[in-house]
Amino acid sequence: MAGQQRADSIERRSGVSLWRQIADQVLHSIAAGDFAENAALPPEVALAERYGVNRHTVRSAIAALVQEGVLRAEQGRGTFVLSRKRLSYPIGARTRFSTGLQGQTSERHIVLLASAIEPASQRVAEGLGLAKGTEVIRLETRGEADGRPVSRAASWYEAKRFAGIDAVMTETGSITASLKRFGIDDYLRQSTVLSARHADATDLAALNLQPGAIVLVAVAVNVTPDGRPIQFSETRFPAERVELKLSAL
Amino acid sequence: MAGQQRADSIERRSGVSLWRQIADQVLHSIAAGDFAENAALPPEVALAERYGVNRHTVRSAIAALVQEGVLRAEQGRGTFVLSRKRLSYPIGARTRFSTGLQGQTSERHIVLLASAIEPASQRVAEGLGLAKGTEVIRLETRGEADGRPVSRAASWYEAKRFAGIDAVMTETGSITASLKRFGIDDYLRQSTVLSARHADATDLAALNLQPGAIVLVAVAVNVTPDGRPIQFSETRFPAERVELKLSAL
DNA sequence: ATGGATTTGTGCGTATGTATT
DNA sequence: TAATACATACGCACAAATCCA
Repeated sequence: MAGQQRADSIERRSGVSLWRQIADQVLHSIAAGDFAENAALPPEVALAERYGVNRHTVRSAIAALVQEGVLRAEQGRGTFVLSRKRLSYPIGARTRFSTGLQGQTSERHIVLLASAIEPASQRVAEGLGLAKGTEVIRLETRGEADGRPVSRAASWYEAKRFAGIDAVMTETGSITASLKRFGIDDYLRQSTVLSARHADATDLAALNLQPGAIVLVAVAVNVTPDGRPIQFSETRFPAERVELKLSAL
Repeated sequence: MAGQQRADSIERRSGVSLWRQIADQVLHSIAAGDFAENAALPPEVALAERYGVNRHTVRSAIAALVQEGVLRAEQGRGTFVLSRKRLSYPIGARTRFSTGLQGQTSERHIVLLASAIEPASQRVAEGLGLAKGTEVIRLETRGEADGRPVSRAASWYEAKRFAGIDAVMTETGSITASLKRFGIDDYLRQSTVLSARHADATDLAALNLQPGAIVLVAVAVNVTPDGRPIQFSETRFPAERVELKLSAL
């Protein structure tokens, strides 16, 4: 953004330590493109002065980011940015995990983390057009690209119609391929609601995130071309690694 | 979500004090609908046990949320939730601020916060199909619904073609109406990229948020029906107050 | 090769904030 | 409310690595 002056501000007694706030500011600056990749950060004394804190405090922030794999510090030379670009994840009527990321990553796949049969909750039942309490299968999956987790999804299917989809999913490693086994050759995104929130403890573990990380949440209903709901899903994307690109719905 | 066990976990030495973490967890629980509106929170001793901390620590968390206007504590009765539901903001080919929120709010309008003429930055120039450095007008606006800020947008227009749009905007209070004055009867969303991040200092001020709040960021290019770019925009939505509902693009 | 400037790394004493008992 | 332990933040000083004139 042109003509934007520095608006960093550090707040004391906020419940968040100064070093953590500074670390977050630095992450934000990197994301905003203030530092080119592999470029040097301003020296510790400069950062300390900019944020109005002691150099030790800045050092704590840098140490945390080094630990998180964002920065690399070299004695006598400086501190350097290691971070990578965000993946651009397409969201459209026919988005499929593997096809959408072509060209951005060399390797991508989905792992099945868990599955269970359970009675449909209110919102799952509504999404799938079933009565509340109808048995549904829940699949918990994680999408990875170049070895990094980029999505975590819970998806629900009517248990009667898709019995054994968990085993098929393990075998094929693809939702699209699994649905084909059940006679679903094509499906469309009927509705999608997006929100964002802090990652909860399960997100942190499944997506390998640091406390305080943000997840984008997409709740979607997928239907067959003739409009029958087949899947209700809630997908969480780590906001620091993924952006969502809307295409024709 | 059915059958979901409690997964809250508190981390020590993370740079975020325990009371702040617990406050965030409570916010999260409220957002997830664990407590009905105006319902009582579990008593302090129960919360202390759930999170594995001392009751003093829980009290600090509650005090902070009372301070932030999220909870109300009454001696001898309990602690109660004050927060409201999130607005569902439609994102589609023809989304307009005022029309999309009908039925959810009784009052809504846009305020022009600032405007400026400036040379187009790289990304603005790309979005509008102009040469970098071409003069553009930037409008900074805030959307409000029922007196609460629900969006903050920066939008750019070619200065030559839309000279004086800032004054028109002040007069009409509507982007759509302002563009009509310049002969634009219809426009479409050509591309949209969504991401999420922590609110920066300017977001906190403009949207009246607490430090650590999350904003959903939508970067969009709007075009005339024949495909000419007329507007490049970056809109920030406070994630705690707004969700985005995708409709046909 | 030398010296000075710059930058990160380390040590220590003190004060304050946080959390438990 | 008080005592205790630990984390956070500061100030000062100096060491070690790097860079450049």
